[in-house]
Amino acid sequence: MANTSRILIVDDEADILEFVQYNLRKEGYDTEIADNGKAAIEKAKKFHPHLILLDIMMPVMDGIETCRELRANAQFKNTIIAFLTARSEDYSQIAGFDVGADDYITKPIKPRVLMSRIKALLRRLQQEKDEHKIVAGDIEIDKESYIVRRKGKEFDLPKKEFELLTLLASKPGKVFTRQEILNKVWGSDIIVGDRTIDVHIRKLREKLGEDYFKTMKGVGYKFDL
Amino acid sequence: MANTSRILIVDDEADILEFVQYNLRKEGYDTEIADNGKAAIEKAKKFHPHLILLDIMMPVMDGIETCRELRANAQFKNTIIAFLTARSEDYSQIAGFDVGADDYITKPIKPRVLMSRIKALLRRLQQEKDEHKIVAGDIEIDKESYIVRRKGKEFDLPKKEFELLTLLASKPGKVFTRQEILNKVWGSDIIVGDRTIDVHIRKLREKLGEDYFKTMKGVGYKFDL
DNA sequence: CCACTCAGTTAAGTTATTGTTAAGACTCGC
DNA sequence: GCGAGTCTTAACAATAACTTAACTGAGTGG
Repeated sequence: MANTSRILIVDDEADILEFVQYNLRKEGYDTEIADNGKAAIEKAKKFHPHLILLDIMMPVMDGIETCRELRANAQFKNTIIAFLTARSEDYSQIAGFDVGADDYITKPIKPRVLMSRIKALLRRLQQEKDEHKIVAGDIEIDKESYIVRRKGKEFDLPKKEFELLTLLASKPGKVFTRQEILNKVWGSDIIVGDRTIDVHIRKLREKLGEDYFKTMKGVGYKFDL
Repeated sequence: MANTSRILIVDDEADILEFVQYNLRKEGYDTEIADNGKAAIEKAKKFHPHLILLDIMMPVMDGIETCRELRANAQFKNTIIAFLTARSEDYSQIAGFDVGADDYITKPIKPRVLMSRIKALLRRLQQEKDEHKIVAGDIEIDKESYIVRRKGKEFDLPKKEFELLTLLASKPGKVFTRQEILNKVWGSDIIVGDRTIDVHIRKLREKLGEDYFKTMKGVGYKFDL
């Protein structure tokens, strides 16, 4: 079994790098390290990691900024980025998702938790790769044929609507901020007005039913079952 | 430590329901029961159990079918499902895993075995899922879905209330000064009147119960268990 | 026991955010 | 280049969330 997912660890504290690297290698992952944002981006270009663990608090170029740059590069479109954050700076998570992070792991890092989180993240990557079908409630999404079914009835949605639906339904219950939606559906470089998202949501609601798409005012939208 | 995992027990035999429920409650679990598959799914939708104990042999809708339906719904993607089976029905065990069950427990049920199996199952859930959640007393805050649960009942709070609650509950017992609250929830640059915080506290009290939010006169508020 | 401060309570006022609509721009296949 | 379908926008309406202000009451110290 090839368990050789590549993981890039980025932190400015040498002992954390060592600690995390030690634990990951023990589990058979292929790891590289970087101690600042600039170096991280360079390493990432050569190393093509599946997953990047990114400390938020770093001198020179912090994790948020680094993540933004990575996401601006199409090469890293499918790379998973997870932030490492101190528990107290809880609120950075919000900014984190807005710049395109997939998850965050809080310090102090416990090996067992680290491992199970990483496994879960990589597992999901795998699943999304080879599962072209999402089932959520009584909605069924087929990514290959761009067809959505609900109670036997078929809809074929235009691209944007389909992608928006797919994003929301990929994690039912999770609230996606507007920024996050823009990043993932439109791309972090495209700029569209605020009402654009609403209009697409409205169309989805029209076609699939009001109740699936819940507005979290001031936060974003979520797919609700 | 709050041990209030929610467990739904499904069996058509009243004496088994009673027996299992008695034992689980004794250990401090929050339990609900259902005596058939249909009812189980309905209960599960409201009760949001962490774990479902599902008898295989039931009239109307058997455990296998029930499990299949539950698994088809992404709402229960992370719910643990364990079958209850008579030792002899080997075949069902295999079929059981095919529909996405996590474990099976054979009858006759011995309390001690039941407990240790349940604990092991819940421990696994804990490790994977907990990062986005704050659990304080019987209140459970899910930062990913912006949902607050209390004894299985869901509340969805507006943004400010949610953030205020999240802040206070992140360190139960700690007193947060008004200034501190303003800084973290509103931002240090925003200026709002003094009564604003009280109003939000009041709403939280209204929704979640008076007792959780203790006023420290002249100092601030704290979240009390 | 009065004056004072601080918190609780309301309801009304204000602001911010989202919903809706229709029109125009744009794309793509024909 | 034409038409069907798609996407974005802008203006406006609707609504939910938030803040305020005025009043009340409880507690405290002089």
